Amino acid sequence: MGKNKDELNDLKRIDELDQIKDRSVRQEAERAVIDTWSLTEERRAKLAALREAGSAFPNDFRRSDLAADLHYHYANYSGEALEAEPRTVSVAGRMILKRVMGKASFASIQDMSERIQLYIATDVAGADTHAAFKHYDLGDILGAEGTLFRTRTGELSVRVTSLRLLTKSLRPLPEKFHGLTDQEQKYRQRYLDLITNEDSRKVFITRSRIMQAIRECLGARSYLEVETPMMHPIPGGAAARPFVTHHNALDTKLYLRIAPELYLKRLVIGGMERVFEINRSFRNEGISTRHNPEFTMLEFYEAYQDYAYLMDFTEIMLREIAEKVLGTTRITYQGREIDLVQPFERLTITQAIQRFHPEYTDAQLGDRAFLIAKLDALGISYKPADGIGGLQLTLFDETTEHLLFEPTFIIDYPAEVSPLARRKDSNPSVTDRFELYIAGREIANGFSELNDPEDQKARFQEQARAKEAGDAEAMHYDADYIRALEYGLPPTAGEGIGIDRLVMLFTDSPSIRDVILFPQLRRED
RNA sequence: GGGCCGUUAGCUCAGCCGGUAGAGCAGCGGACUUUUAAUCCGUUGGUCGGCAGUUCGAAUCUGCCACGGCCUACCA
Repeated sequence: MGKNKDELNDLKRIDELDQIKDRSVRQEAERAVIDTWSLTEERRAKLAALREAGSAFPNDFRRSDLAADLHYHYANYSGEALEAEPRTVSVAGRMILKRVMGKASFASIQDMSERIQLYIATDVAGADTHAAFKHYDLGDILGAEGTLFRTRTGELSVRVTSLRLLTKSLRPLPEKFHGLTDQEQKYRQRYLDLITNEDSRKVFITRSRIMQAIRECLGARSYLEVETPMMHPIPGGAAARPFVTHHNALDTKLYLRIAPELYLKRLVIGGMERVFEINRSFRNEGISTRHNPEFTMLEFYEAYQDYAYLMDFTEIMLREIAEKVLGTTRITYQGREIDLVQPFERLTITQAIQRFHPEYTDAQLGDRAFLIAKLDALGISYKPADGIGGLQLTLFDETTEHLLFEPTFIIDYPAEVSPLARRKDSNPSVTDRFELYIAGREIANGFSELNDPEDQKARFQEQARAKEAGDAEAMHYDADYIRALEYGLPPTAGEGIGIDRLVMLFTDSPSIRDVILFPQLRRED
C-alpha cells in the first residue's frame, strides 16, 4: 500500500531520519515526513488545545434519544406543533456533514440508528458555541442539547442550545459523497466503511437479525444452544484440511475445528435431543468470493427425526427468517428473483444432471467407464478410486451445481462420500442425505445420522486408508467418537447451514467478504 | 496456484501519440442566520505502488516485484 502511512510508520521514518548524516538530505526528508502529517497536524493542535483547556475526552454526556427514534416518533408533528410545545432532547454521534454560514450553521451527526441534523445559531447557542463549532472537524464526536424543530424544507432538526466536543477525530474521513469505495480499504478499515456506507451498515444489521431469527426459530422448537470446542485433538465432521496449532502446557498438537458435528452428536448421545451451535469453523483452503478461511456455520441436530423432516423444516426455517428479516419471502439475488414460498424441488444427483443435460441416459450415468471417459473429455479431475456414485457427484459438481438457481434439494448422496450419514434402507450404496442449493451455491447439508457404531467404525477405517493413500481431506479415525456411539445415539437428523452464504443471499451481496466484518486478507506490511 | 484488470493529493477520479501533474470533496483564510453533496472568492497539499530498463526526456513505453479486485481450481 504505502499510501496509508499511519503514525507508527511515520515514527519509524522519523527514527530513520537519525541515520541520515547529510544535513541537506536530512532536511529534505524531514519536510517529507511533516507533509504526510499535515492533514492531521491541525487536528492534533486542536486536541492539544482541548487538553490545555481541561477534559479532552469527557465521559459525562448522556443522550436522551437516538436519531431514528426521534424521526419515527415526531414524523407526524408539524413545525408549528413542535414550536408550540418545545421538546428538549440530547443527541450524540459522529459529525459527517458540516455547513457553516456566517452566524448560523448546520451539521449532520450520525448515531447507531441514523442521522439527525443540528442547527447551531449564534442567537440561540451563543457566539462562543458557534465559534467553537466552526473549528470542529468532520469525524468529531459531538453531543448536543436543544429543542426539536422543522426547517423550511421540513427536516426534523435540533436547534442547539449547548454543544460539546466529546471525542476529537484526528484523521480525516473519506470523501463525503462517494464514501469509501476501495474494496481493500473497506475490508481492512471496516469502521470507515461502516461510517460512510449505509449499505454496508445495513448488511451487518441484516446479518445480526438473521442470527436472531435463527435462534428464535430453533428456540421456539425447544432446541438448546450450545458451544463445543473449537480446538480439536482430532479434526472431524467434514472432509477438509485443518489449521494446526500447538498447546504448550499439554505439549500437544491441536486443530482448529473444521466442523462441530461430532461433538454435537456426542451431546445428543448425552440426552440433549435437540441442540444447535452457531459459530466459526476453519478450513485451510483457498480464499475466494465464496470462501473465507473462518466461516460461520449453523449446525443443528434433532433426535427421532430423519432427513426428509429436515428438508421440510429447512424450507420452513428459511421462510421464517425471510419473513422476519426482509418482511417477504421474495428475495432478489444479483438481479434474479427467488421466491422461497414455492416448495423446493427435490432431485437425485442423476436427475439433476439430466434436468440440465438431457443428453445423458440413465444407462450412461450408471456406467463407470462412460463417466470416466466423459470426465476426461471435459477435463475434470476426479479421484480414480471413486465408484459410480463419486464420479456422478463430480460430474454434477462440475456441470450442474452452478445452474441450480431455484432452491433445490439434491438427495441420496453416495455412501462413499458421506462417511457420517445413514445408509438408505432400500439401497445401502447411497445415504439419507441432501444438500440444498440456492443461486448456484451449496447453502445447507443434512442427513439422517449414522448411529450404527460398527458401520461408523468401518467407514472411519476406510477414510483412514484414503488418508494413508494421500487424500489430505479424508477424515481421521476418531476412537472417542466410536466409543460414544457405542453407548447409543438415538435415531437423529442433523444439518449444517453456511451462514455467510445465507447472509449473502439475503443481502444480495456478491462476495462473502461483504458479509464478514473483517474478512481474512493478506498481511498489510 | 492460473487468467484478466487495477494502484496518480487524506477521499473520489481525469491525465491522448512520451515533453516533467489536474479537478471535485476534505483542509486552511475570507463572505454568508433555514442549509442539506450548501454556495461564492482565495489557497496549501503529490518520491504518479516499488525497482530496473528504453529514451535527450517516463505518471505515460518495456520487464520484474508488491498489494488489491474479478474470474477460475478445492471446499461450505
